[in-house]
Amino acid sequence: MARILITSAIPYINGIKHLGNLVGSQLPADLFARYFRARGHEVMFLCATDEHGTPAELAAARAGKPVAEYCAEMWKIQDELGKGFRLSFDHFGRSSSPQNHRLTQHFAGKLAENGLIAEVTERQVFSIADDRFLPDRYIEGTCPNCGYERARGDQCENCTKQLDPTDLINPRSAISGSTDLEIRETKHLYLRQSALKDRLDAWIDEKTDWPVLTTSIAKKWLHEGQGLQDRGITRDLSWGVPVRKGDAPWPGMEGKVFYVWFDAPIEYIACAAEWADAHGYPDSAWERWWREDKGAADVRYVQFMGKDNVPFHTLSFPATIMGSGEPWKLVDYIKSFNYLNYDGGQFSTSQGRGVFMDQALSILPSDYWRWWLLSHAPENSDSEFTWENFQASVNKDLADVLGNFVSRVTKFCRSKFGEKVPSGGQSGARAKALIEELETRVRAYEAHMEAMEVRKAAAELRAIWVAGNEYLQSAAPWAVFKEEPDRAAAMVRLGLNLIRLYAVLSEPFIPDASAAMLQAMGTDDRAWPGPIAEALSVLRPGHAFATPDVLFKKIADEEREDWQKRFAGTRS
RNA sequence: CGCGGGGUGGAGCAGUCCGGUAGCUCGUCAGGCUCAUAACCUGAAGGUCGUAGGUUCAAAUCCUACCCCCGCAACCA
Repeated sequence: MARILITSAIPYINGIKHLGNLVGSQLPADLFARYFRARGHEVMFLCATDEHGTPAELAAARAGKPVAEYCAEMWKIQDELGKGFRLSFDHFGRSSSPQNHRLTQHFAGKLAENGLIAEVTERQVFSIADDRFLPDRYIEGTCPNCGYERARGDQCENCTKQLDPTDLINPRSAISGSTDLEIRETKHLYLRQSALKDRLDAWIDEKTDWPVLTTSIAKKWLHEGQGLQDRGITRDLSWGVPVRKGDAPWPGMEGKVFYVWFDAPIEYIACAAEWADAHGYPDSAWERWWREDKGAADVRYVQFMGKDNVPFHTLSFPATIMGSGEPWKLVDYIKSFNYLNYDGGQFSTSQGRGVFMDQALSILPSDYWRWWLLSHAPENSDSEFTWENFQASVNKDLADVLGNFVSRVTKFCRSKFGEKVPSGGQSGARAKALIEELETRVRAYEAHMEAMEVRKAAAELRAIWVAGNEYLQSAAPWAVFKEEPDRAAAMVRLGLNLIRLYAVLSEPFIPDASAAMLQAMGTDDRAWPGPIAEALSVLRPGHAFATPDVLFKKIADEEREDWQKRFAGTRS
């Protein structure tokens, strides 16, 4: 039995996440958390909301609420949606937690002790009307290059030219529209990532088993231009972790907070502390997951994220940990994902384009989404959600192949033998062939899961379902029954046991359907299969079962067309 | 020459590292079965693997050049 620590990239607090966000981190992380638990490993699966930063402050202001209150409400919504999608976090934390405040300040203190923090005075744009410094992208003006009037301080969307805020003609605040801007001096802390470049480089070089997407992005940042740059880790904001040097104040940094990208990854650790506190466990309970000197040496740590998050997880966060000089657990494997597009364009939170988590659950149960998203996960390249594809895949895979299998077995048994596992007969050559096939396929499925190949695992699982239909078709118990009811009984007994086996194997992908199948079979035995022949004799003759309702209802054309229209525009 | 990913039958993908008769799912067509959610099973048609060169007995796979699509480009998270 191994110990596996799994973290999903933590979603930003602002608003409800769309399916693209879900498939890029939380959902695949959940798939493997469930799988490794089912295999008997000890799993710690953590996620949280990322709450600090300018967007949260602005959204709270728009909602007319104090930012802390706004975040607490949004956290509750995200927590419930996570439960709706059956995301099996051991703890869903908050980066604004006191635990994270303490740890973030602790890391900053250690980094300072080790000479890895630089204090830099810089000049930034301050908006007097908004009473805040403006990040580059919150400054708008006319592009000096193409004349586009809504160019942002970091880049012109129209001509893609990269800009400096001072390049803009008629600059104004994107928040209030005010042109009452001035340049002010402000002091900030920089993490001296450049000093850790060689260690990071050597560390990344060890990771030969990581996906190309992950290492190529990391290496690009390490080697491009002048190499890894130092990074500002503080901001002039009020909502965040106050800048302190461990327990001590940080002279000259009063009133400033740490930048979200410094404190957000530390929340992975703090989240474990929140988990321990919530359960009344001592610190040792979470430290054994995170401190190599306190029992975490044998932990395998896996992170899941979209490709946009890779630099922070391959470089910034490891730099924080290495730079602390303390034996915190470094990530062992990073699984990163490309983007899921929506009907010919990108999902967009800011434009409300696509299907959002709450909307998805309002029209279909979570298993439908889980299955489609995971079996189409954007592992090697960006992939695309279309309603036609979604309808076709879900109807075929879930309703026709799996759901109908459960239906035909249970209904046939009920009509010929009643609702208990029939006795008598012996399994024949076809059953033997099926068991051999499943032996191979189940081991292949396990191999894909161990390798974290999501789509290949899904394809193998589907093939396992199909094998059941093939068996029934060739064995044809409905024909055999007329002359040799005992032989038919053996076939049906195998079929019922297949349902239980499918429930166990499918649980990581479609937990609700899995539970429904087990309940229908009247069993709690969800032991992962060893030898297939044994796994297919768990339900003994005489064992009672229930014929379940339709496991997966099909999506009708009218429904699809209706949703297609409803989600064509932007979210109000 | 900014960096990275991708371009394989109508659609979505695997195969490319370690060259050797082009594979999977859906769709289409035909057949079978009738236990089942008009479901299931079998078979067939359909691709000169982005383009042009090169290496080789042999290239989707290696090399060179080019074209197209997507993402990223570090104080937005």
